[in-house]
Amino acid sequence: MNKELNIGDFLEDFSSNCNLAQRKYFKKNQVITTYIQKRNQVCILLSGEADLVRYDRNGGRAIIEHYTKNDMFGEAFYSITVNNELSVEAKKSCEVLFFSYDNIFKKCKNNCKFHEELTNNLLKMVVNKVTALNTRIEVLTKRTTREKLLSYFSILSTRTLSRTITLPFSLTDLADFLSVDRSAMMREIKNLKDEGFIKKAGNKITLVY
Amino acid sequence: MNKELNIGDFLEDFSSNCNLAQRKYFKKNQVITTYIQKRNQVCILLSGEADLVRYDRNGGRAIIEHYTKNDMFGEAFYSITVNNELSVEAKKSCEVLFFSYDNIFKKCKNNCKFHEELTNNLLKMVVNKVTALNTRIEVLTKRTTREKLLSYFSILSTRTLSRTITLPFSLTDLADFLSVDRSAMMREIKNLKDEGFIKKAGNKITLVY
DNA sequence: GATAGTTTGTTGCTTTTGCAACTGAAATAT
DNA sequence: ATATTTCAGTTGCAAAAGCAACAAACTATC
Repeated sequence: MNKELNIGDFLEDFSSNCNLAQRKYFKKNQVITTYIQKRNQVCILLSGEADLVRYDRNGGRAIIEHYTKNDMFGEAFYSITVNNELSVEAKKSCEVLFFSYDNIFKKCKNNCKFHEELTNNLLKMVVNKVTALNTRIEVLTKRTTREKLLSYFSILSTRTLSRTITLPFSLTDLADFLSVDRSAMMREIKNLKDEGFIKKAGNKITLVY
Repeated sequence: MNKELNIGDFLEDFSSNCNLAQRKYFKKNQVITTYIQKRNQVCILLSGEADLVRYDRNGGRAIIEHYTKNDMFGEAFYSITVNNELSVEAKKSCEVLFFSYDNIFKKCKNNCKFHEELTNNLLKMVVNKVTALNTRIEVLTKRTTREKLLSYFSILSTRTLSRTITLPFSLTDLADFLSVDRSAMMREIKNLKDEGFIKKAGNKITLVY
């Protein structure tokens, strides 16, 4: 969200010669990482799509974040609580760069361009992450399912400069992302349609007014 | 949350000779700042307590964040949406440092120690902010008022290493922070008491088990 | 120490949400 | 090509949450 165009461009140039980072590949549904305190891992998604997912003991699932190209994640940004397990799951084939937060400011052997650029861009990337999280909180603090839906749709709409948006999720996942019951959400989407607030065709939603 | 002890220590030494920052004082209930896109303001709370508050058009209020000493805030971390107004309100007497995100990497005339330290610590501070926001999301993604309460209490409890916690909020504000109806929350607190999960004395809560 | 304003605690009623279960459609795997 | 799994769409019913309103307790403030 609010990703500046030039941020992450340097990742394109990453030429595998950084000895403090490693690149790995994942297929759909594979677990990219599980959050374990103290490893201080930082990951960057070079390509593909992935979700940060929480499972609580009663089997409930919540999608905490949804990642696309150049997004950053990892336990370095989390203070883990005991009550649940967090993991990042590939939703499509993914290419992921791993390194430790502790290594970020070290010089790597080859003095590689990538590592240098990373250090330079890290603050911008983290600030972007903060705005993304704030947007997420914006949606979650809405009290009703209706408000959550509308606020989420309108954020996507302003971001893409279009009244018609394509959901980046299945509806099942959207419910977990908004932290509401799926059937209740479906009901509310139906109401919004019937009352003429939105139009829906597959995973495309059009905001009407 | 997860604030490392040494972070922000450098703020103590701030000797007003940084020509790119300014310090201001606020009394309880005064508005410290209102978020307006493009000013790119960054603020650090030197002392006191403040809340980031959102009012939506229907009069609803949500407390988005609660700030204490050395916390950082400002519109630089927000991509503002049209639908609501965000402002930071002093809950006690506050001392606040203002500067623009654009100035952070400039050298100031006096080459002041503070400014240099700020640049050095900024990443750490922003990463801390990310973990704080993640903790907040952790709570907000809980579906029921009961779960939100328990998860919030347990986070405070692990943070202070004590089963008895002191709420940093009035109960009215806590409801706005958890994004639930106050009376429903009171009812749920009562249930938790009656069922023996918690004990409550004023704004002190003890987790039982 | 009287008074105005805020916070806490409570309750009846209504609306919303969650849960469980099931169907048909679509996608994926074999 | 067919079987299997996932996803979308619905519904009835029960539980939870929101709303409104009020009294009591607590805090400034004059």
